[in-house]
Amino acid sequence: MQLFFHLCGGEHKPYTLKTTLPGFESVFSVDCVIFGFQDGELKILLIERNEEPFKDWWALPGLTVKNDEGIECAAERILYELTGLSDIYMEQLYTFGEVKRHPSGRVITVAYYAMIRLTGHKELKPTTSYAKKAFWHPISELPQLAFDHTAIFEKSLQKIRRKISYQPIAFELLPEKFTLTQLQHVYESILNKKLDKRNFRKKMLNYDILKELDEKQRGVSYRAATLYKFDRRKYARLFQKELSFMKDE
Amino acid sequence: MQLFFHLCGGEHKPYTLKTTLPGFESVFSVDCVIFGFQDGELKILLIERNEEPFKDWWALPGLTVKNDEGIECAAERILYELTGLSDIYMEQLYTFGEVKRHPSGRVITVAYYAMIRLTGHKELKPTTSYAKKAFWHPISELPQLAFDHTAIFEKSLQKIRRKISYQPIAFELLPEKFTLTQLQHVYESILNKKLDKRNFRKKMLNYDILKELDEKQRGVSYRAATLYKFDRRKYARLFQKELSFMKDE
DNA sequence: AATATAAGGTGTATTTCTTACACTAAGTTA
DNA sequence: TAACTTAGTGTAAGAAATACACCTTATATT
Repeated sequence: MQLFFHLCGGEHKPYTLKTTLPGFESVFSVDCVIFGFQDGELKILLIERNEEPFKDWWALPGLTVKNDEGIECAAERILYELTGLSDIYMEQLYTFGEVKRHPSGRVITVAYYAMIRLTGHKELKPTTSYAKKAFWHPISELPQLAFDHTAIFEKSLQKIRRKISYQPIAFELLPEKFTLTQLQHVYESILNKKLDKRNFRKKMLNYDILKELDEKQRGVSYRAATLYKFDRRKYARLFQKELSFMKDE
Repeated sequence: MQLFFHLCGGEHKPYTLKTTLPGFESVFSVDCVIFGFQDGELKILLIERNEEPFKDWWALPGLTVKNDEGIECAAERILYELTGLSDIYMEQLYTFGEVKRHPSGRVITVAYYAMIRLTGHKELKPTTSYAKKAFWHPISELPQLAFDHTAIFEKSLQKIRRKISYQPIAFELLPEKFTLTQLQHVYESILNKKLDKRNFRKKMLNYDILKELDEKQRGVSYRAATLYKFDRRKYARLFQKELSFMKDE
C-alpha cells in the first residue's frame, strides 16, 4: 500500500503531488497539440498555466486521465473543455515517460494531436481553472513551453508532415467549402515550403477526391474562386490505393 | 489514499491485483512485439503465460514499468530478459488504454516493436517466471492471444509496413552480411507481396546505401550470391532526402 | 566428365509521375 | 475605365515505376 509514494517517486520532489496537484488520482495525463489554420498560418492552441509547477508559462492543454476513463476520452475532454467542440479529428501521437519529465513526480503523458476548423469567429470558451487563458499561437513563433512540451510539439509537427503526404488530413483544418488556393496554403504551411500552383491543382484534382461546387467564394475583393468540398465517398473508394499526396522535393 | 482501489478499478475484478499480480507497483505496463526473420518468414516472439489471467495463453512479452524506470528502459528490459540481447532496434508503437483491456483492473500499456537478427542458432534464454516458454511464431499463423494483444500485433504490422517504405528497417532483421535475395524476401514478407527481382535490385542498388563485399555466400548448394552490407554512412548522407523504399502498387 | 538442378544475375521498352515554367481571364475598387 | 489582384490554365522534358525472359554459374548426382 505504499503505492502512492512509490508513484510519486524518489529523488526529485520539490512539490508533492498531494499539495500541488489536487485530485491527482492517477499519474497518467494526456496532453494535446491542437492545430488550427487561421490567417493563412498554422497555429496551435496554448494555455497559460495558472498553477505550479510552471505557473504563468505557456503549455499544451493537458489533463489527468480519470481511472474509469479511456485515454481517448480524456483527450476529447480537453478539446471539449477548451473549445466546446467535439467530434474532431484526433490521433494519438506518442507517449512520453521520462522519469523526470514532470518536476512533481512520475507523470507519464500520452500526447494527442487534433485538427480543428477555425471559422474565424468562434470564440474559445472561458478556460478551465488550471489555465488563465488560451490562445492560438502561430507555430513559427512559439514561446518557450512548460515541461517537455516543446518536444511534444515538434514530434506532432513531424507526424503531420509525414501524414499529410498519404492521408487527407489537410481538409480537417478547412471549412467544409474551400478554394484550391486555401488548400494549397494548408499544405504549404504544414510542409513549410512553397508549392507550384499549377502542379498542385493538377495533382489534387487528379486524385478525384474533391467535388467542385457550383458556388464561388464570397466576400473577397477581387475575383472569387470556385469552392470545393472533400468527397469522402470518392476517397473511401480509392482508399485501398493509399494516395501519395504531395510527396515532395 | 484510496488511490490503490481506484486504480484497481470498479466493476470488473475477477482477480485483485494484490493476489494475481504480486509486485504490481504501477499500472503502466510495456508490451513488445519482437520481430525476427527466420526460414524466409517473418516471425514474432510470444510467451506462454504462467499466471492468471490468461494462464496458458500465448501473449506478447510484457512487463510492469518500475517507478523509477523510463518506459524505454522497461522495453529494453523485456528484450534483454527474453533474448539476452541489448542495443536492438526498437520503437514505440502505440499506447493502449481502454478501461477494460485488462481483466484485473486498469492497466495502460505502452506497446513497442523491436527487430532482431536471428542468426538461427541463438537460443532464447530460459524465460522468466511469468512465462513458461517463449517461441517464435510465423505471423501468418498466430494463435489467439491474451488481452488485446492481437490488436497490438496488427498495429505493429501496419506500422512496419509503412515504415519500411521510407526507412531502412529491413536491415535490422538480417545479419550484417546478406544477399540481395534475402533482403528482397524481408521486403516481401513484411509487405506480404511478391516483388520483381530485377526491379527490386535496380532500385535498391540505385539508392546507393549498400556496400558490395568481395565475399560470396557460403554453405549453400548451388551458385553462391554476392554479399552486401548496409552502409550507414552513405545512408546518413542521403538521409535528408528520405528515400522512398518500395512504394508499391 | 557430363548432366541436371537451382538460384544468381542482368537490360530494355513502355508508361506513368514529377517538375519547371508564364500568361490571360475575371471580378473588385477607386 | 483603368488599375489591381487573384483565378485559372497547358506543355515539354526528365525521372521513376513497371513489366517482362533468358543466360550464367556453382554445386550435386550419375
